[in-house]
Amino acid sequence: MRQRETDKGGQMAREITIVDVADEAGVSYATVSRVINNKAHVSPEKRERVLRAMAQLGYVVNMQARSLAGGESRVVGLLVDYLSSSYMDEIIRGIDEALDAENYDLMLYTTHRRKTKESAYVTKLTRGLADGLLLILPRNAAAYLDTLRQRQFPHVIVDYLNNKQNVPSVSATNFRGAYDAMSFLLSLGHQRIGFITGTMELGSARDRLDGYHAALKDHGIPADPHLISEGNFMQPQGYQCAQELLSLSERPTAIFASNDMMAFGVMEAARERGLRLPEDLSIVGFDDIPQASYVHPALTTIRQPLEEMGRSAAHLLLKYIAHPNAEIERIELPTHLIIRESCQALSFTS
Amino acid sequence: MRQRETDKGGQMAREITIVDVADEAGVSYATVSRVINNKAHVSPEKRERVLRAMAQLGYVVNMQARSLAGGESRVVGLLVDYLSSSYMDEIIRGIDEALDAENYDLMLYTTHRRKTKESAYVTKLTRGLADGLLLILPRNAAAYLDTLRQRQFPHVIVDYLNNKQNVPSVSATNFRGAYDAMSFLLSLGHQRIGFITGTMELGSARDRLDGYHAALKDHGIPADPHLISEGNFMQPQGYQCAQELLSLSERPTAIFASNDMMAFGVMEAARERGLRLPEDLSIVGFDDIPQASYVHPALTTIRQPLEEMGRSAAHLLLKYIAHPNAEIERIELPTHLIIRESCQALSFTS
DNA sequence: CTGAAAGCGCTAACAT
DNA sequence: ATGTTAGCGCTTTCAG
Repeated sequence: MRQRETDKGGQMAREITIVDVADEAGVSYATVSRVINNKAHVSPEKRERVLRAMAQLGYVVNMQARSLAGGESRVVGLLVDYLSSSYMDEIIRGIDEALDAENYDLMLYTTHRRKTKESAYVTKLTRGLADGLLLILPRNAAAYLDTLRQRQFPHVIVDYLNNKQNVPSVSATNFRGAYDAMSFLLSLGHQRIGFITGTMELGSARDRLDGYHAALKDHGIPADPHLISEGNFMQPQGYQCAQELLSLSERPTAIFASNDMMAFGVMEAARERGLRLPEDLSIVGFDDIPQASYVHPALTTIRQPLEEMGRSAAHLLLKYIAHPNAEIERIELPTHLIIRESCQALSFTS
Repeated sequence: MRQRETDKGGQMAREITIVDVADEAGVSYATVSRVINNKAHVSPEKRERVLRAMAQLGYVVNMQARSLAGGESRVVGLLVDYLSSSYMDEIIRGIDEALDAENYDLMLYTTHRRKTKESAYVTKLTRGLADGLLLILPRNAAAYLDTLRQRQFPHVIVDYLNNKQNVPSVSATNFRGAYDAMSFLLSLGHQRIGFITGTMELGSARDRLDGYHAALKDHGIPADPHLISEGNFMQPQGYQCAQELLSLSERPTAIFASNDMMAFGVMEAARERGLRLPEDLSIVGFDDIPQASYVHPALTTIRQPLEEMGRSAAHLLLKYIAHPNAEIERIELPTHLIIRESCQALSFTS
């Protein structure tokens, strides 16, 4: 089927190859390849002719062929569980930006449906046209991390710091962020502070919980297990957990949710109970997604430098692509407390 | 560089190819190819042997090679401007599901940064390993639609119905949905109904505006240009437009936002002005993203069958991949009015 | 039913 | 500096 006919006999337009460009420019096609890849050893004059021919013919490289032939593809894969809200958006924006600057393309793969074959999926991916792989918040990464390492395939994980594994990663200072949030609440006089965790299989969720505990301990406040409710980073769950927390006989005066989405759920629950915000309940989130400043009252939260994390991960990956044996780095970017309107000092009367 | 050495001399594990499988199974590699592609003319016994060898060696096809050699890649590309909120999520979920069922892989490309080179980008894509392309809400698609058509490359647009172009697409009944929303508001006694448009370059945004006008006209209510504010489908803009609308000397008693995110912005603006919802202002959105039911008051909105749209688009695309010359279809899926708590009949006193 | 062999478009030695 | 050539892994004729 040399001619690539479609099933009904329609003809696919023949692809313009470097051979065509070479003919047009009157040079060998190796020279065209050199020009395309910006290699040295091409006379300015011929380079010019090739460039012109390329433009004229509308030549576009065939990445499959390039990749097959052993060249770099200048694309990196991005593996995510599923696309969720602004959180991913911002990280991806950062990645995108950094990659674009270095002339790399991004391919995004969603895996959420293939829990079982993730490993095979990654294998397939790494044999594919990507030069490297970025993983955001992988759930059961353990399975394919081995594959990646074995194949010496450049990869960086974003927002996942499993302390047991030595994997290149970029994340935020989750422990510190949570600690800061708690310190703030504590400084406001709150003592009974409810905490809604994230998905506990994630390192970031665990670190935040640890930060919560540490702050409490440092302030000499005994931890009350009833004050901790297990969430999953999603708004409905935040709502549920808040209901639970707010039903406690000794109601918390503040709730610290492990991310903004759940904090929004807390707001709903509080409002539904007729609680005034922030008078009757102080709320702190985590992430600082754009919406945090839109809601009412504007959410006090711990900002994660999401975009920066993405950018940073991309740079790190590019480094590994260039130097596969570079030392494994685990970058932690600083979080910041963003004070808005959802918290208030504990008044004596309440 | 036959051996594919890394820059520091580390060796990349050699890929397992069909030749390895052939050796292991003791057959020619053409036979392995036949087995992989489920072609006829292979004895059950050899097929069995090949399958076993594949499993044993952990063979995974190299898509680049396959694609280069002219076979199908069983992957479809998905082109989006940027990843925004739950809206994309849901559509993608539907696409994902349909594709998975047919054993296709999805590759997602974000283009938002390359406004200018989109056309070249698409060309590149279509020369790549995708068998077909799905486009969600493309902004300036006109540029590459031609390329797609010229190359006879299977493609389907989701949520974009530019009436001037004959392009395969799937969308919702935007006009009808807007008309229904307005009818509902009108039936509640509202007369002065503010409207916040979407990004006007999109067909769906225009259709919703048309629906707004048509409903007004059918009810004999003269259109007031002051009541229409141009938004962009984003929450902050919804907030802005609402401020504008609510500052009108003759304030609207209801606002219909072209999507849910903007409706949330309206809620903020209203709350900030001390307006009670829905007593002082009725609000209707469009889309019915998950959050619509979380907010307070729960948002009355027009549901778009997002997931279904994605699924439908995927099926249509698969059809074009199988039959490139199949007739161009433009599917419109029905919208539905979802009544929640953000609207109230206009009382005589207000 | 099966194997041999010719490319797909490109990169990277290897010559010149 | 430039051309020649050998594959990359796979699909698909084309012969048996």
